[in-house]
Amino acid sequence: MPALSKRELIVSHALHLFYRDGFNATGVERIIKEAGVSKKTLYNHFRSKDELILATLRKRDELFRNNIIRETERLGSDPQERLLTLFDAHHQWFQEKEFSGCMFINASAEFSAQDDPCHIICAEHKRLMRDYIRGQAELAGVSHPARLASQLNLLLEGAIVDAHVSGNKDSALMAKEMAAVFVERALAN
Amino acid sequence: MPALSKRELIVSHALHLFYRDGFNATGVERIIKEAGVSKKTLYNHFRSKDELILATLRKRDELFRNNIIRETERLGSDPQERLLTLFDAHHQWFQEKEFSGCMFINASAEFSAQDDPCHIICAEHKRLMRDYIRGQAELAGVSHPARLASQLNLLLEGAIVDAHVSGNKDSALMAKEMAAVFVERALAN
DNA sequence: CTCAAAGTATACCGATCGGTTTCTTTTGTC
DNA sequence: GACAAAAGAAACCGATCGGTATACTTTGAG
Repeated sequence: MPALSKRELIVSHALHLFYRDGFNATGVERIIKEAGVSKKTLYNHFRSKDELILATLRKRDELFRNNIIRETERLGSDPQERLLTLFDAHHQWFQEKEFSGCMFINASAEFSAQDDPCHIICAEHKRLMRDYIRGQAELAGVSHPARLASQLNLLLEGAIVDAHVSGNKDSALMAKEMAAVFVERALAN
Repeated sequence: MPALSKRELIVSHALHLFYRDGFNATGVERIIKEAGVSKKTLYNHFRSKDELILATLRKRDELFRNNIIRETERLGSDPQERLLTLFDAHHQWFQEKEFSGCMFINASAEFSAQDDPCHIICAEHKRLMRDYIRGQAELAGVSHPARLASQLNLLLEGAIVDAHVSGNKDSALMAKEMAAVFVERALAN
């Protein structure tokens, strides 16, 4: 059994290329070339490019949430702190050289229809992120955890867009300051 | 002189198709078919598809800002009010049936490189939006208008993404409530 | 009316698209 | 060592891509 199965190999290269160049702009030929596998192998593991895209988005969701949550919890030791260190974790992400925005926002741009399978996965990812925040908010004992989660989530989305489109790499720090206001208010009530 | 020149005709149809289906997914053949012009006419007016995309983004910037500012100022009679009716104008936009997110966020997803001409136009559009907010903030006499403008802009970006990716059509209303907090604080100091 | 500019229609270009097929080689298992 | 599954290499498919060329028609200004 290889350290990385062919399937995982393909997905990992697809991840990189789709993220950097977009989905429609990246051909399967390019992916197999980078991954060093034959076209037949790709189509042995995936019925179509669409299916590969779906698998890639699912993998990205898994990797991204694991990473961002790990960093958030490394930087903050209790749930209340983590509501804010989540923004520090995003700040770190924005500083990465390969940063190209949120892959799910990007995918939603190319697969705009709400009922597109890709778009559905994107919405699901955003829901899971918000669920994590709400969980921490509940543990922190704030008054309306779901409401606070929606607010902080909106701030994160805004910071991501500002960092990517406008190149404002400090957007997460401003968003964090703004978030602190709402965390404070949610704890006060 | 026709009511709509061929050039404007092409751009208006390109606007619709690029917005709905994306840039790489929309071929020139499709555009000329919808616009009812020949391929030669398109290439008489634009050197390449890339140039058409740039012209389309510039037109979108002009139309969008005109519309959103007009609505904002129709709903709010003084600068302080307009800092919040800007969110109502966005709310109206989100309710439109053809709403597919922000065309500039979408374009930045497909043209991810910071120095891509398309990406530069997107950043410029965002700067102009923020400039408008800052202008209103200055007129309203807040303490740090540029800072408030960045904050409100971030809230708007977040609301747009939430509305498009997650289909939360009320995101602008929540963003407006959040914005009110910062407007109040900027007026108090 | 004239004449050039601008438009249409259509065929065409090489390249690439997503996807299939054929045949050979490698690989892991009993 | 035998054998089936998996992978590789490469040709091939029809369709579409962005863009050009040709030949004919419309149109608007002097």
